[in-house]
Parts: sequence; C-alpha cells; structure tokens
Amino acid sequence: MRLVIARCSVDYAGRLTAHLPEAVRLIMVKNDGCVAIHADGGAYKPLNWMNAPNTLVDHGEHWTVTNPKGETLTINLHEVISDVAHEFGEDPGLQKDGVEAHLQELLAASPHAIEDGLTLVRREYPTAIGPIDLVCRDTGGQVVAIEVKRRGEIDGVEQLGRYIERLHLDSSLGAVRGVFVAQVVKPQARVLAEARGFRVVEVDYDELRGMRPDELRLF
Amino acid sequence: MRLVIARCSVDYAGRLTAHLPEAVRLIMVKNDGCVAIHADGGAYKPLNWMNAPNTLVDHGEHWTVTNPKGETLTINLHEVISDVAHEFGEDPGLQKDGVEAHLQELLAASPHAIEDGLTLVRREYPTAIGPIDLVCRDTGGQVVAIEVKRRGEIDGVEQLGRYIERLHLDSSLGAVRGVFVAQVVKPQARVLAEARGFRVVEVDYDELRGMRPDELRLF
DNA sequence: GACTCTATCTCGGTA
DNA sequence: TACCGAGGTAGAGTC
Repeated sequence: MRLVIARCSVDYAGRLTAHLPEAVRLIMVKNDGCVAIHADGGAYKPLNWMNAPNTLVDHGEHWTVTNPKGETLTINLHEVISDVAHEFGEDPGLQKDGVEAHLQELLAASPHAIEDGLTLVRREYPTAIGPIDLVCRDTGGQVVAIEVKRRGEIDGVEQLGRYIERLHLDSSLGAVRGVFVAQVVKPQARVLAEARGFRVVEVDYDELRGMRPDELRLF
Repeated sequence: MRLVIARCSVDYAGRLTAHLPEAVRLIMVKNDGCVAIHADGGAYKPLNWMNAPNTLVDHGEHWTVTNPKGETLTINLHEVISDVAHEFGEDPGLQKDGVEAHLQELLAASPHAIEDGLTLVRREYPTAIGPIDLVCRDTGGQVVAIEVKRRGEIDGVEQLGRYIERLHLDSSLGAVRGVFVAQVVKPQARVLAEARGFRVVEVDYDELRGMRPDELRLF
C-alpha cells in the first residue's frame, strides 16, 4: 500500500463528473491498484476513488487513473508532503455475524416466533421472480408467505406483494396470505403492508437467538 | 490525520458483530475522531470502521472506540510498524454534476424532450406518500405524472404506480397517466411499466443539456 | 457475464 | 431528531 499526503486537486469523469478543489489530502493506492482520496474528516468513505481493475499512469505532476469502463480520475499534485509504501501480506478477511441471513435461519428454526402454530414448508421457496424467504402453513392449513428484513421498508412490502401475486397463479396452493417480518418496521412500510392486507411482525434478534428451535419446544 | 500501520486484530460489536483475525493493516484516525481499518486491497471500503462522534481510548496494547449508540470497536495492536500524523486543514468539499437532481431540472425546463406538447404543472408535486418528480399536462389537457430516474429499474416503476394510485383519489385531476423516464431502462422495468400502462422514455443527458428550455424554442 | 438483493449501507434533505 | 430517497451505491451470491 502506498500512502501519499499531498496538496492536490482531483477530477473524476465517469458516471457523473466531480471536482475537488486544491487542498491537502491522503491518496491511498492499494496493491490491487484501487485508488482513494481521503479528506481528514467527514466519514470513512473517500471523497473520490477508482476501483480495480484500472490503470494508473504517474506523470509526476499529475496522475491519471482510467478503467475499462472509460471512467477517468485525474489527480493534480501541487505539493507532495509525504510518500511512503508498506507491504501488508494477505488478509484473512472479515467474519460477520448477525446479518439478515442469520435472522432468516433463526426464524426458519422457530416460525412460532412469528405466529403461534406456524410450521415451515420451505426456506427460499423458488418462484419465477426470485425466492420467497419463508413459506409456512398456519394452524388452519393456509399457506403463508413471509418476507424477512432486518429493517422493514417500503421496498420489502412491494417484494412480498409481488411474491403473493405470483403464488396466486399457482392454484394448487389455495389462498395465500402474507406476513412482513423485520427487526424494525418503518411507518410508511407498515401502512402499505396493512393496506395490502399483510400482517406486520417485529422480532427481537437476541430473543430469537436465545430461543430453542420448535422441535425442542415440544418436550 | 493519524496513520498507523500495525499487525492487529479487531472486534466490532454493534449493529452486528464482526471479527478480524491478526494481520497487517492500516488504521486511519481522522481528526473528527472517526476510525477506519483498511486492508491492502479488495476495495476502497474499510474492513471495519467507526464513524464520528465516538470516543477513542488508547490503552497502549489495545484501543477501544465507543459511540453514543453503544457500538464498540476494539483494536488489539500486536506490532506497530509505523505511526505518523499530519495536519490537513479544511477541505473545500466535492462538487458533483450529473446526478438525478440535474436530470430532473433539465427535464422540468424541457418537458417536450419527454413528449411533444407537454407543459409543466409542477416539479416535486406533493402527495401523502412523497413528492412526484414532475406533473405535466399533455396537448389534450390530460394530467401526466412523470417519474425520473438515472437508471430505470423495477422499484421506480412501483413508485410511479403508487403515485398514480394516489392521484386517482383526487377526482379534480381527472384521468392521470404515467410516464417513466430514465437514461437507461432495464428490460424488467420496461415490461412492468408497459404492463401497468405507463409510457417509457429514455433520454440522453448530454443532448438534454444542449437543449434550450421550452420557452426559448418558441422563437 | 448478467441479474438479484443486502448493507454496521452512507449521505443528504426535510419535516 | 427521525424519516425518506439517491448512490459513481459496493459487494456477495446466484443463475
């Protein structure tokens, strides 16, 4: 990784055009070739960047970075304050826990957390327009389509609507109802879901995690 | 800005939990207090981070960063390879050109680019479920609701659908039709829009930019 | 390779 | 402050 601290101005032309007036910034060049320009504050996100794969040409006073899509980043170096490079070696990568996939797993193992008496038919139930997170049956034997989100927003409700529309085409399933499940449901999403006739359920991740799977609960 | 290159391991606990095994990485501390851990490759995005406002406590062998939301980032320093700091001063910030807002402005100034004879009623026409990008009237006096996107995808079509549904509740407007405008429209979005009875229009940003506003075209 | 959807989304605007 | 929508979304997974 090469770290250059310099008074510089930067221009990007690609999906949009953007300009950075002259100021002191950090230019980070990683060993896969990606380039990022950081200011000293604001956020972790760089002001400007160019992802790999790209081509960096060092003209001394200015650098040009171009990628195969025809985007260009031009860095004008007015004064180089520091320029160092370090070898890092391989990175083992980040291990995550607690994302939507886990929430779906936990709910698949404990559908009663959504609604008493619910039994799982299938996770990732396939349809022509994508998989439905959970398909269950309720105590009355009715099919229930369930959309799981970490944060319940309007898009997720539309998604559930499309799936149910799709399931209605399959007459063998009978009437299908929808349930929208999330850790937090935004007001707009709740209104739309209820207008569409879907039940809305908020679940607690830590509580779910502490819960035994439904099989074990029978004893 | 402080730049530390160190062999380190990192744990984050907050919206999710995440762990980084020991490896050499860049730790970037900006002067607003935000912290980012970068590997030498992969992406411009850091592996782990903590945005301002937060509190960094340096215990020597390990740092703890906590924020008011109760999230914590723990950095264990196994070997410090480099540790430098620089003063940057104020950053004038990024100037952008060519985003959706500009496209909307240009179309508001030249609605005929969407359809001959179209006249603007209002930009950002307010409804209870959010503002409609453009509301116009056509040569026949019919109200036309227009959704503008840089890239036309299925979400945008659903959005237009909701707005039109909403406008139909307002009987004073009479029948309302929808037009979906974007620089590029994805096939799926086109199919859905046409199934919903919306016209689909692709516009060219550079062409629009070169176009005079409708008023000037009269002469 | 194209498409889909998640994200510690980030970031900006607004009520 | 919370909510809402755009993003050079990026990035991962799937087909």
